[in-house]
Amino acid sequence: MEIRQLRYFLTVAEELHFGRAAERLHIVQSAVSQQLRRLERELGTDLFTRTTRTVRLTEAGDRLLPYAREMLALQARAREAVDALRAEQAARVRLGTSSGLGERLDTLLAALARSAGHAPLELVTGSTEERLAQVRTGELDATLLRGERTEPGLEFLPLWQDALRVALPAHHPLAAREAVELARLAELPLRLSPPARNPALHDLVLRSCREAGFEPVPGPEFTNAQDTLAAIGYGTPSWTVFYAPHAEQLPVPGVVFRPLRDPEPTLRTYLAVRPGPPRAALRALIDACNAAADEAPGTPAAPQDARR
Amino acid sequence: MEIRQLRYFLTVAEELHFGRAAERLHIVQSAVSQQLRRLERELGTDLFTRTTRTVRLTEAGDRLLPYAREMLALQARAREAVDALRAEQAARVRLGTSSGLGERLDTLLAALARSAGHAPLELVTGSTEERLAQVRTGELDATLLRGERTEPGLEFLPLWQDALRVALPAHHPLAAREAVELARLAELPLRLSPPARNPALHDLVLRSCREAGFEPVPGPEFTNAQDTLAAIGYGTPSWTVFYAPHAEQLPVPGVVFRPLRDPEPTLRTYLAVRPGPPRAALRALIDACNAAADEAPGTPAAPQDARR
DNA sequence: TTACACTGATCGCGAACGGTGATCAATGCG
DNA sequence: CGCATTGATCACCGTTCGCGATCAGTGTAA
Repeated sequence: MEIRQLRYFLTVAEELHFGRAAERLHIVQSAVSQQLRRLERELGTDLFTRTTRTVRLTEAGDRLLPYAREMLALQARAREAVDALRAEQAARVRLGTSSGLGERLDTLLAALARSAGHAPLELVTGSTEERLAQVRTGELDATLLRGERTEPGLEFLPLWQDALRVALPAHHPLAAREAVELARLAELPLRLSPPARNPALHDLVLRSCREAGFEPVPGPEFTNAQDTLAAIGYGTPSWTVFYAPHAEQLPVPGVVFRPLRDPEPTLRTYLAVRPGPPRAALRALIDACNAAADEAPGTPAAPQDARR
Repeated sequence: MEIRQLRYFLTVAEELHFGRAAERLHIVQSAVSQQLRRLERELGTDLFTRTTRTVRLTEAGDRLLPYAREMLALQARAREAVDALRAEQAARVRLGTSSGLGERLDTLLAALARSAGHAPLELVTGSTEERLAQVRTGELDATLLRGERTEPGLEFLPLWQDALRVALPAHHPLAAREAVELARLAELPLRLSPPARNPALHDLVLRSCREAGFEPVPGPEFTNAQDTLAAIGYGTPSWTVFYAPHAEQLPVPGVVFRPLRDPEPTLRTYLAVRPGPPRAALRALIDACNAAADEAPGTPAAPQDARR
């Protein structure tokens, strides 16, 4: 018993005429005959009594009729449900976010809210790898991403770049300075997250230190912002770095954030998307990203890929 | 979207494992993959996110799931409904009846009620032709039938034979007699139904009259028992015939029924069935017919076909 | 009663589909 | 870094599906 057969059955039951039913179904009459014969054989009962002049439902056909109707209605509703979901999803943007975006994210959301196609936005967190994989599979429309990256099959739109801030104990002598020259941190242990977690940041910090003429003293691992800040504020003196916009928003119990100098490490933020023309909702998101990059304080990024 | 695909979908959704689902469905894994791919292509959405290690429902799959469940449940119920009907029909006997059976029918019903497999009996009326056609198509299990008949593809079991009674106006001189010699009716108009309605009866009456040495005077057509009896009782004197058991049960306002003599016309009653071994319910009916033929008053018919 | 139009069943054919078994590719575990 | 597991893919074969042509039964009209 397949849905096709039930549809044919229902049509014949309504028309009581094989030829007209076939016409309504856009197939030839013999196909209707065959499918119904097959269905009847499977059920072990005739569904119609047919002469060449009259077609009539049998008792069995009469019993089957309401079920056939309901199944076809159900099938239609199932289709509608799936289609409705697709429509919802088409009008929705799913954006992967990296942590520590600070005010950047607010600016971006505000820009998107202002834009014409202000489709509902869904923010999704996850590791960089997960987010990129989800962009690739289409589960995400795009993801924000810190640092350069070469990923075949994905496109990276540069948005803005953020400086890093050093986080120091408030009571440390260097905390008194407006900005901190990197070389002055040579003796202080550095708390960094493992390279795998954020290679771009890891590389940037090490490179900058070397440029400033020293190899940093590895301190305890950077686990998460709250614990690490607490450890810096009240434990053994040490330092770490935060993205400037993130630092602006962090509570500062015993910790101060200072700009870095000589060199001033900065990391670019990208929007990773699938190649090809973006759909309307994503188009609006990209525009909002560019608008946020333009209007936000701090260093703007390289010329934008307009993707028009 | 076919039911097969929904069944596969449901199984995979339950197992979250293509291999196990295939096993449960008694097909190979690749077939499951293919059908689901086809379904997903038709719906325009993935239903599962699969890696080689994990299978997970997508949002679309989640939406489809309850519909798939319901459709399969509905399909099962449809099957049950049809099967239940077949079971009902298997335990039911549909018997075509000819009119005017009188007490014969009561005897038959009583015999059937006494029999072991007292399946519900359904009596169906209709013209002789209709009833025979229905026996042929299986719509009827059997039909009672008056008079000889040659119908290829049907079997006729002789049951009993009934004499005819002449119906006369109560005030007619012949009504005074115990029995009426046919020849005495030569001058009286005869009301008969048209030959097509009941050829056997028509032939029998004409043949008997000729045997008695006269050609009957055709009167108005026999339409139905009530009207014809009224016409005989209160209109122009005329006569007609009834089957003896029928006559026994008819009200007699102004009409009397008398046996006929020289000759005494009798008509045999048959049970028409499809050839081949009868199913249990029909078997019981045939037995009851034979029992009724044996015990009933009047002339029994020829030796029975036991059909065992 | 005969001729005819209508209608469902049947048949042969080509294309599509469904299931199988073999193989490939990726993924997570040890 | 192997290795077992697992879903996807492919070639193949039997079945199903739809088509067009034709047949056969039926009711109507001449």
